[in-house]
Amino acid sequence: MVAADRSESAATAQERVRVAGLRPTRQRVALARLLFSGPARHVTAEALHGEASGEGVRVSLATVYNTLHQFVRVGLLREVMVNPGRSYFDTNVGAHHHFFHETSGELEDIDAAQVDLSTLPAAPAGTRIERVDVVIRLRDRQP
Amino acid sequence: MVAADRSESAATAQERVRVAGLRPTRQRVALARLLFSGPARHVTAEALHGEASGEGVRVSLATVYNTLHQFVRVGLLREVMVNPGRSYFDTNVGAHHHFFHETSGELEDIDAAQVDLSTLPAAPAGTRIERVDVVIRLRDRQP
DNA sequence: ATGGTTTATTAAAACCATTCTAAACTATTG
DNA sequence: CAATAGTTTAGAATGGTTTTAATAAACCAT
Repeated sequence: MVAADRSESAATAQERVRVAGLRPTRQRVALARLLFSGPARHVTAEALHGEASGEGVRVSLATVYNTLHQFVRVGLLREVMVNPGRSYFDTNVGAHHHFFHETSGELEDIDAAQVDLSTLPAAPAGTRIERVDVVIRLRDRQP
Repeated sequence: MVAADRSESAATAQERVRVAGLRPTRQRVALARLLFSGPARHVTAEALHGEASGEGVRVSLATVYNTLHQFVRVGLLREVMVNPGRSYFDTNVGAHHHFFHETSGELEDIDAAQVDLSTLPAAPAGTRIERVDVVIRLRDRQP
């Protein structure tokens, strides 16, 4: 039932926001529902704002940016930088990597198990490794 | 001798630009000299423009951007994206990776041999792998 | 519930790196 | 040396993102 699924995931979204330590405001819950009710995705602020507007959710672009960054801060999202001047937000926060289709600008997940990162240099003195990002940049093959 | 080194590398810079298939204009040669006479470096457009101005080389910022992108196109430079809203240009175009110090915003090279990339997924159908970028993000270790 | 306090949202303006424009200039070619 | 094709430039424009200052919503102790 579509209506039931929607309300269910709205409740889940609210829970998710609260558990993350953020006030479950109308906007945050709505954005969380858009982001997390479905398979993992890569979204830009602009795109998410458009999606929200399209569903009748009234939210300003500034709030979308605030919310996305807050979600990153509390670990609900991950920010991926592959393109100058535009950030992607990834709902998959587990260990994984990315294909980046340079022609289309699309991102595609790569499971962590598919990349062997056992051979890495040690972190420089005084630092710790926060994360290892592997981006495989793709071009369309010329026939 | 400093003066000799300077004029030598100006000649080298001119040669480098011409060999790459670009007209050795005053600006391009000056920027090539700044970029390539010394150890490998990571530079932003703004920083390079400042450096040029500081040495009395008159170049507009637009030309710095144009030149950097042309140098990337002909393989003299590589563009590295780790920070939203700011591009770094890397004079090291060989196979290598990066440490990114998130606190300071600095990049540090990692030799390709220090990262094992033998286990990678195959490129999706219709695409070829253009490049594999590994970025190790670092935070200062809390004592 | 109520009132008071804190935190969030908003529209609008500001920001800042980058790109565009159209005119002036410069390296190359004939 | 003149023609022409490519380059540089200042300044304006762009576009994604952040800030501002005012309004509104959520929280908390009563």
